[in-house]
Amino acid sequence: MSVGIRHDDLRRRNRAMVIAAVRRAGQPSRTEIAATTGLSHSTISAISSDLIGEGILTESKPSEAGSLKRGRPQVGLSLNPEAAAVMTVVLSLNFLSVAVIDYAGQVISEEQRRLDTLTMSRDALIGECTAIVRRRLEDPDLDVRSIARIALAIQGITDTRSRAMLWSPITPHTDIAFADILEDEFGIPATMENDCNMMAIALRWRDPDRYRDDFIAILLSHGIGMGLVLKGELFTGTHSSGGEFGHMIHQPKGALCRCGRRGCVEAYAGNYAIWRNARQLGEDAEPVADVSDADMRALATAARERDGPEREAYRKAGEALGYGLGSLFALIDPAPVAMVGVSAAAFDLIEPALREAIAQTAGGQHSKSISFDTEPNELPLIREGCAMRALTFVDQEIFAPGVQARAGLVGKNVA
Amino acid sequence: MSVGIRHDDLRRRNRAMVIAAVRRAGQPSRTEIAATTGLSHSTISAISSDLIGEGILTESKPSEAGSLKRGRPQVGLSLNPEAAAVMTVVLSLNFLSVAVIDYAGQVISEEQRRLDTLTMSRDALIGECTAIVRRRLEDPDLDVRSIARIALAIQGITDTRSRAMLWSPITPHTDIAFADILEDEFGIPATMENDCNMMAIALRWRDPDRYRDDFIAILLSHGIGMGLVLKGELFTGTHSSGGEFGHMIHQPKGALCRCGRRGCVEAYAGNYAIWRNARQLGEDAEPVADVSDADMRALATAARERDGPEREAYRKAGEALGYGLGSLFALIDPAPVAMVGVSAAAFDLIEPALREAIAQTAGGQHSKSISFDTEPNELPLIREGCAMRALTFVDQEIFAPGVQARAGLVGKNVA
DNA sequence: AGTATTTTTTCGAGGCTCGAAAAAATAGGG
DNA sequence: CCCTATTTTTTCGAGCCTCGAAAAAATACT
Repeated sequence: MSVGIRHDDLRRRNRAMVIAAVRRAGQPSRTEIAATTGLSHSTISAISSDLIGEGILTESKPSEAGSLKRGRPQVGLSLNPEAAAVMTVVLSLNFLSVAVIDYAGQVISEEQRRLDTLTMSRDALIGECTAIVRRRLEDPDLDVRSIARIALAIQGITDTRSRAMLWSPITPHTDIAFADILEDEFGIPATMENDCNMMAIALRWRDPDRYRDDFIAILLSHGIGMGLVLKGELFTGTHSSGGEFGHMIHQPKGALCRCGRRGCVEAYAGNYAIWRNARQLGEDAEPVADVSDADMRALATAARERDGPEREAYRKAGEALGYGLGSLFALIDPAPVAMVGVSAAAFDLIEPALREAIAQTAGGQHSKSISFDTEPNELPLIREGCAMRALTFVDQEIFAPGVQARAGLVGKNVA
Repeated sequence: MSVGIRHDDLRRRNRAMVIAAVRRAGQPSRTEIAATTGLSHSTISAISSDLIGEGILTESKPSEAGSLKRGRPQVGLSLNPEAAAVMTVVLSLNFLSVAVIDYAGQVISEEQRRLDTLTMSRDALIGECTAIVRRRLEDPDLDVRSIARIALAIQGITDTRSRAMLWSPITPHTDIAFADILEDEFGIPATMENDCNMMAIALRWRDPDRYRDDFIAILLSHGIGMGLVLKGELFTGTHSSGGEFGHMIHQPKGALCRCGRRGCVEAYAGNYAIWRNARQLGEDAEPVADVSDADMRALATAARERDGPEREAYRKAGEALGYGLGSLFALIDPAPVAMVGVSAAAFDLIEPALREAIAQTAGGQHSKSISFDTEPNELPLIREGCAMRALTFVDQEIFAPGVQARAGLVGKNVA
């Protein structure tokens, strides 16, 4: 249950804190770090001296701009790009992409590949993933030994321990323990992450002012996904990656959802649902497997041009999202929302109905003040999030290694 | 943002840990504490010696039962009842109750009082609360100086910082900063808690095996409330006490809710909703102010006797609760549920429809394994929860006082 | 009464952070 | 060009804290 703090944990945690401060701030001086962490100058000096000695941090030239001050100039500390490297693997519908990223966060090498994820066999899918990773590892420019961690993201449900994909819309196969597979194959620690959670992490790094302690990232794509950060931590379910916003019930016994159930938010707001409604196929029509981005854009254009079934389809999507958000907000209170994915580009068509619906709910009490941001392209976000996820793992578990993980401290997500 | 750990925090945290271990275990020996906290025997010995010296813990006679072991017998440590005392104030519909509790958790003194909360003026309501507290404080048997904290619970929405009631069904008045009012009046630190959160805390103390890290307490009363513990911590909204399960939307544009909106879960499952449906008044009928427990029991009896509108009313309640839980479970994964309140006594009437509905949802994937427990009487639970809340505050903030609360450490709820 | 066993305390060692003072590095002024 | 004021960084001793090992305490068994 609860566990005491041992003396040796102290240094470990404070080391992690210093590394985190440098990762966040970019090039902070020792003095700045002392200020943000609340530790004394002596401590910061000692820790950063260690970290520099170990090749984790480097001293960079004093920041040029502010050299009009008197006194000894500050020396910036920055992450040593060569301290380590991580790999990200993003598996989405018909698309596989991998990148190698240095310790400072720069992409060193990448590869992308189309494949037919829906029809591939289980082994073929796993094979493609290991093969693409192997090709990157065998890249002659790359020092393989420096790859400290692999983070793999997939659309769908993963388990809380970040080991396996439990279910995904991009493949009929279930329960693939990707993290274990990659670990066994390459001997590199790996984790399996949910795509929307990675989006949330990326948003936080991109715009920490807007996306700080509490916010929501919603993926408006073929399906509807969500990444949720609450009180500064990534929120996951207790068993699975959780946050299945798309499968909250909007309308009991309502429209047929891709998941086989009825009335889910997704069954009104997913691309296939918008498509189905725009084509007036009826709510019982079997969801189509995929709608191309081009088709969705055409739908949006049509909806903007005339008041017809297309516009009504987006209105319904907005209504479902609005009631869903309203129920969510009843539980967690309103927070900034980022709408990500193709249909985020059509948010102008969705927003009016969404706001009207949310105003009908308990969570929408201050519906005017709830702010939405849109980002049509989810892939770069997912990749960035994966990279930061893997890098912070290295920060914490390799460069600030502690006593062997002890009960009560394990499984805390840091967004 | 993130903050370093200072050397002096160490002792403070480990002290708190030892106190917590004693409060949980009852009469643990030093050896047991060392085992559960992971700290060394020397450390536990030193800390407990301090705590005994300060009068916080006492040594109790070795536990009798297990005296068949060889070796030096264990000396049990227990909380010194006289170390401090706390007061709980529970304000519910037409009822005010207060109790004084010693440091070991025993009730020393209590008082209860009926009043007409719905019609009272704001000042009268506040006045009743301060008066009843004052009467307890002036109790000649009581050493006033030892009251270290007051925890006040109310049905309704409170703010995250536990200072004020924002809205409550028991009174038309809003935004009453009860915690500040009591603090100013008596100079004793006070907090304002949500009733369902206190229920959750109490359940955890009562049955830590069933209610450990993740569980849900649902109040089935005139309104529907929820207390939620996730990953071992009380879950609250980001601004308010949150967890307004009763106001998740079950049916867009559906039945009229007491909150003025439409289609909330409560508008189908609250006592007034069951009453309204049983009387076949229609979904637009204005919610009645109160239904007596006796009337609700009569309703349940009628529903058990014949298949009529009463039974249908309970079925509708079950359906709304089921879909609501399904949506909730989509977000957080299934967890054990405790149904508390008058209508929990009619859970046999509610359960079939509830299970059927939940099986239609994403969160109900393993609906058979979701287990429900019932507890018809909410008041004792709320009182117990309040007491434990106040006592753990004393444990942590008075008997293990730290550096002045620093950013990042504040606002963590410990259930 | 003596031995084995278990719990608790004692004691010295090693680490960590802190505050104060010293050292280092620069800008400004005469 | 040198000296002083200023700011950052390092150094050093002090004070705590936890730990492991050994000692002390308290009981059951033989």
